[in-house]
Amino acid sequence: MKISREKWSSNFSEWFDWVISQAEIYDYGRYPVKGSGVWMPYGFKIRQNVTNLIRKLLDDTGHEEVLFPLLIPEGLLKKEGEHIKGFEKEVFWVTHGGEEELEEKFALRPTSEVAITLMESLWIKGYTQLPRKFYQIVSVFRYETKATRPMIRVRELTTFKEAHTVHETFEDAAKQVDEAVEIYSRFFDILGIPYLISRRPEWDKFAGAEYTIALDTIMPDGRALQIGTAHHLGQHFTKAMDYKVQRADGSHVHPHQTSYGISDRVIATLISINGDDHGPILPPVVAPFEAVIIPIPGKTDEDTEKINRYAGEIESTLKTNGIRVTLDASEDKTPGEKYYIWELKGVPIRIEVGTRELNAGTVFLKRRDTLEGKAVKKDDLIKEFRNLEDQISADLRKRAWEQFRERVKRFQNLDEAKKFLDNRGGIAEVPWCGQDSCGLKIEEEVQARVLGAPLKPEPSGNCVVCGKPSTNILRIAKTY
RNA sequence: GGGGCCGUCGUCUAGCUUGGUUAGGACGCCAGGCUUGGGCCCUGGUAAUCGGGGGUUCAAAUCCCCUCGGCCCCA
Repeated sequence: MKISREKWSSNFSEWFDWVISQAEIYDYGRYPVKGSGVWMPYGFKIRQNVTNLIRKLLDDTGHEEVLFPLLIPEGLLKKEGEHIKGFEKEVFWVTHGGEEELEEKFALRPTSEVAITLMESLWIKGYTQLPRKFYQIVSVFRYETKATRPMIRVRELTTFKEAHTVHETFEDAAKQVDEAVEIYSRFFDILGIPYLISRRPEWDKFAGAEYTIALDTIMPDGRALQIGTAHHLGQHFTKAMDYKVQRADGSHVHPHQTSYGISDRVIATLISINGDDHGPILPPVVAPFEAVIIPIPGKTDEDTEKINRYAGEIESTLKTNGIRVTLDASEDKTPGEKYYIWELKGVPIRIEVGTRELNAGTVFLKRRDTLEGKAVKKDDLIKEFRNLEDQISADLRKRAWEQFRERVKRFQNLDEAKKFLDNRGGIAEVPWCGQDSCGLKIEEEVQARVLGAPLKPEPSGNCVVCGKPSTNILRIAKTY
């Protein structure tokens, strides 16, 4: 039995809304604040497994977790001119305390560069203290005026994992941006989420950055989704706030900074990339339950009781070995009904135990992705389980990358690229001379967004706008 | 930024065009029974001041205005 991907691919938006609500992941649109969603217990566990993973990756590379205040005074936020210009229209302001109007209003942080820079200037005075890498996992707020969407475009980003670093030189900071991209690549590789790394065009870089590197993936409907960004901030913030450190030669300089972040969108992607018409398929590393055990009742109460006891043994064997597992022993649902429920929740492995398994001393393992099953001896359970998990993870990753590569296509002229994008084909790549004016022209002509260019230039043919020899390619996509 | 669609039990919805019903159904939930290798079936019960505010009217879920929220398309 192969599960179709009809709903998943042709009506993704509906599929996604259906999954997050029916699988009890995220309740959106019912809490009475526009653009806000509620993480429900099951969704929270996915989120927690994801944050634990990124925490480990950041901790292991010398990042230190901190927690800054949610409120940023107006004066501080406005210190860096370019930065605030980029955000101004999206800031939520706290203007009152009780009845009284505040003397200085507070912003709900849209991101934390200025706040962190201020404290860094107090903590870090000399080059011997550099580099320093901080991160925090917090809510940030953006007053989105466009249509909001669950998890993908929200006003409160509830799981913003933002890192901020300080360095002595431009080169050190540039290296840090490279490390950030590496960390994120590793993160998405572990999750089996495919991506492209692009240098964002000048006109679309982070407000107050030298340059921005971004990771984009493609959702089932063919739109590109930004899932991670890393910015070289240069001395923009340290100069604006006149923050200097002393170098070895005694001179005082404005240090260089970087910042990089990933949001709730990771989880949206995680749910979407490996979906089918029965729901999502969660990779075992972050699935709240790696397996669900479903007992199949026997002919008599006595048989059923034996089967339940057997199922309980299987459960404790798995738990003892550190496997996250749940036993669905509820008697009010038929096994078939349970299959549907747990498939909708994306549990990667289902374990069925009934009369057959009890008598043979086996358990029946069934993969969520292919619905292929096999009976394994109880004694071999752990070994077989681990193997199967590895196989599923590898297959999911492989399939995701295959479908991703099929959706990244190169074109030599704009008309074909436009046709591809209009049909929600994915990401188009076209030769480009390197000039901003030609890039902007492309956005206008194809009515899509320029994602940027590969870090390692891939010249091929002539610029699709001006016809001059290309210096690189430019990636274009319909975006969220 | 521009255009369109929508809001009725927990959920999905009928009713709105043409104002007057006890606001109907399905799913869920609760109680019980029967089943159980892919959402089974039966009985009974629960539940909506019709998103909010104002107006028109003898009478508003229904017509008008404002507002809040959701969805889609275009820039």
